[in-house]
This record gives sequence, C-alpha cells and structure tokens, in this order.
Amino acid sequence: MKSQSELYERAELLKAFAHPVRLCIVNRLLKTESLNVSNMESCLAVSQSSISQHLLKLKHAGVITSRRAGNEVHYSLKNEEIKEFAKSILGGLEDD
Amino acid sequence: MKSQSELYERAELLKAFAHPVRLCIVNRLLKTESLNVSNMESCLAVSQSSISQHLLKLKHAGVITSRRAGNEVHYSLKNEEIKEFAKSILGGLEDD
DNA sequence: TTAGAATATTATAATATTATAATATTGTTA
DNA sequence: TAACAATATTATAATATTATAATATTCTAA
Repeated sequence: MKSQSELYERAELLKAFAHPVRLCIVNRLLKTESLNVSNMESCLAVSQSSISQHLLKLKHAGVITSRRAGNEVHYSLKNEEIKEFAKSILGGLEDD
Repeated sequence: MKSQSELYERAELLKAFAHPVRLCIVNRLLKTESLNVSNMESCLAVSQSSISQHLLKLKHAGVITSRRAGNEVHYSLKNEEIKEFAKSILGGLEDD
C-alpha cells in the first residue's frame, strides 16, 4: 500500500464503508451470509429507496454481489477477502 | 459493534481515513512515528493549507495527536490501537 | 523588534453525498 | 392479464466535503 493509485483505490473502498447505514448492512451480511432488501430496511430505519441506493454503492465498490431469486434480490459480501476486511473494520478498537 | 451509536461512531472514524491524502498521511505516520506539516506536503502534491485542514480532520476523529516543537508542529498517530486499526485499513486486500 | 519560517484559519466556489418523494421495473400469482 | 410484492431508478433539495486563495498566528533568530 503506497502508490498514488493504490491510495485512491483504498480511499474509495473506505468511503463505501464510511456510512452508518452501509456499515449496518455489512454487519448483517457478516452474520447472515445473504439478505434481501426488505430484511435490511430495519437498518437504522431507512426507506426502501435509500437501502437500494446504498446497496448500489456497495456493489460499485466491489463489496457485495447480488442474485435474483424470483421476486427478491439476495445480497451477500463479495468474497472472503472482503469479509475479512469488513470484520477488521467493524471489530477491534475500543474507546480510548 | 452493533448498536446504532456504535455504527455512527465507526462510520465517522472511517470517514476520517476515507480520503487519499489522509491515507497518505496516516501511511507515513505508520512508518515514521512523527512528522511535521512540511514533511507531508509531498503527500500527493497538496498545499500547506490543505494539509493543515486534513490534519485537523484526523485530529478531530481521534486519529492523530500533535505537539509543538518550537517552530514546527509534530504529528503522530494517537495510540497503539489506532496504529493497529490504521495498519489493517492500509494493508491486506489484494485485487480480486 | 522586526523579518522570516512554519503552521493555522477563514472564506468561498465547486463538487459530492444524502434523504425523500415519485415513478418505473421485474417477477409472481390469482 | 390484472393486481400485487419486491426492488430499482430518477429527480431534487439539503447538506457536507473539498481545493484554493488570502490572511493570520506562532515561534525563532538576527
């Protein structure tokens, strides 16, 4: 981790995580493997539209993938690497 | 990591890291223990004013501390916990 | 005590992010 | 196929972030 483009890329990835609703979504996906949009609407009490838009951001950042299952769309963390990264971001760090 | 306020706090912390210039600063502080502002101006070619403002954000987020040494101000990562967190954020995660 | 170096602050314009509301799409089932 | 459920898209207004330029502060040294 050093070059200019690496720093830009990593910053983009971090921006995807740097929002309470998206953190909430990621946190749930860490625990449940796969969720549909309705399941996430209770994340900090957010509208369906808002969830969709946050999911799109996570998808663009390469954090999640989706697959349609009939009426619903199931989202999950993209791969093991992302899961580990998500864990390290959500865990650790007590209050000073 | 779960409650609403925890998610908000963690998101705030992540926002502090989610910028290429601030990542560059943090990356250097991981390697050098302490730096003054002039030392950081080469971080992605940024002006002195801009560096100062980014440093302020990192300070407000509890990422860095500063101490004056005569003419200069030396910045460093706040504590061991932050250092570990910074490492996990800057390391790992190859390109899929 | 004044000049100069290092850093901070302020104002501002440009851009990005966010939440909301309205509407559209996709798939299922009666 | 019409109604409905689940999700996505679009537009928009409010807010936040960013870079830049100008100015101010703080400290040192002559």
